[in-house]
Amino acid sequence: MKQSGRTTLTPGIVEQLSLDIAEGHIEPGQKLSEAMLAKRFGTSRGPIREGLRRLEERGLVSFHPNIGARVATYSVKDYIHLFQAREAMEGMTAKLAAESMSLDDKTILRTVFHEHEKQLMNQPDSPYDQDPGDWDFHYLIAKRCGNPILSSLLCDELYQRIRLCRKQHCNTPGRGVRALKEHRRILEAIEENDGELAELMMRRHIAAARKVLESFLLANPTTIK
Amino acid sequence: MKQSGRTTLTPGIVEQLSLDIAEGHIEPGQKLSEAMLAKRFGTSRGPIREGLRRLEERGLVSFHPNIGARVATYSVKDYIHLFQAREAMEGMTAKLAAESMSLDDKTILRTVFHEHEKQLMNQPDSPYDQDPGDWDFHYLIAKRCGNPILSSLLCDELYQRIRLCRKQHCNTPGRGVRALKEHRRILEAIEENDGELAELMMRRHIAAARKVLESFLLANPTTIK
DNA sequence: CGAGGCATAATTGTCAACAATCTAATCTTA
DNA sequence: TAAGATTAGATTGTTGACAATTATGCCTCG
Repeated sequence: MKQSGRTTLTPGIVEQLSLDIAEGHIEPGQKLSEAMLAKRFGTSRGPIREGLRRLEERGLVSFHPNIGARVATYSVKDYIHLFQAREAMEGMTAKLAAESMSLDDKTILRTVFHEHEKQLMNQPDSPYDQDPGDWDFHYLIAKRCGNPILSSLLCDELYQRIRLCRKQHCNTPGRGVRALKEHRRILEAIEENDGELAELMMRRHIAAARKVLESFLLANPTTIK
Repeated sequence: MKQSGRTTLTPGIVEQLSLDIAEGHIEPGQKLSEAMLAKRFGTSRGPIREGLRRLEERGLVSFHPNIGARVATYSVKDYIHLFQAREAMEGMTAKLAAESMSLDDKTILRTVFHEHEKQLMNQPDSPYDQDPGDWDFHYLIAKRCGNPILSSLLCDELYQRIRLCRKQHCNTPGRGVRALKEHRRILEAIEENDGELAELMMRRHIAAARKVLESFLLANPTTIK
């Protein structure tokens, strides 16, 4: 595939592969053969390698010299550590959102919340890794908090890694209705421009999820798919 | 340069370039010619490009199609945003450090603090970007907080970007003795295993630095070097 | 003298080939 | 038969070459 206009091949490869990995179309730990990927994307190995290097930096791929790239795998400890980082960063995004998010975005956030509510009414005990409503809520706050540095760190890096963990350590329990109630409090705090409360609620929300995770994962040491 | 043993070229290039950029041997915004870098490292352009892609993902380099790579530049707003992210993440590292850092590391932390103290006695008004004592304190806490995810995000990504900002928007004022006093409180909280207090103190410390930065940068709109 | 256009040079994006390393299948031998 | 060595195949790491694009210098023209 030759060069076309002002675009370049690598960004597209990164985006597509990142999606495939986060959505689970490629399993954690799976080998990523450069020749295979080159064939799939219709390019040579050069742009593929550049893309893999970027994904390596995002923590989605790991390189081993002379052996090649694999989809990253995370230990149970790493999973917990990701949640600790999330707690700190998302607490801040909730605070910023409350303090400076546009009214339009806050309206959208409420819509997302109601979608989550409806979805939960229909199937109240959906497992954690099939709960897009919960996910959309957090994603929107992170994306529109007004701090692009935090948005990028969370949306491009942390979230994808956590999705990887969920695929790997499957059957992680969701928190269903309790999570929704906590979302309501966060939403209200954001709507009332109460940054301090929004941060506190978000941190409690994520800390609670982390604790459920901890007890579950320690009870079931290796639920590796 | 051919392949030698189990190592590969890219990691060394990344490490060296990252250092050069963070330490200011290469100016923000400067062009990074692939041919020049290849000559300098004694390799072909392949490994250079792979390294640049990784640095791009770290926010130290920006690519422009058909034009090439430059050392990243950050706006004043980005500088503030980096401090907001830092506040959230370093607050958490201080908390974790207080709760689970080894005694040996806490001893080292006290030594680093005293070094900072001595350094400040000798030259009390060193500018912000020539204040390694302050820096070492934060770096050690981040590195040894026990959460490798946070350590890596802070040490490999955020800190380097902030150093870039300091080079670009120079003459940022330091906070001298006041910063040291706040460090003492953080240190004491960590030594007493008081995670909650350590986090609070660290957040105030960084928020205070951010506010000084805000008023200074808004007063001197473009102090671009 | 300055603005705009053209040709040339330099640089980037991509590719295909080569050398080094790893993988596996087969063969040998105890 | 099982363990180890050996060899052929496949994959990675690196390189140099070529096409596309951009930057530079020169020239023309107003």
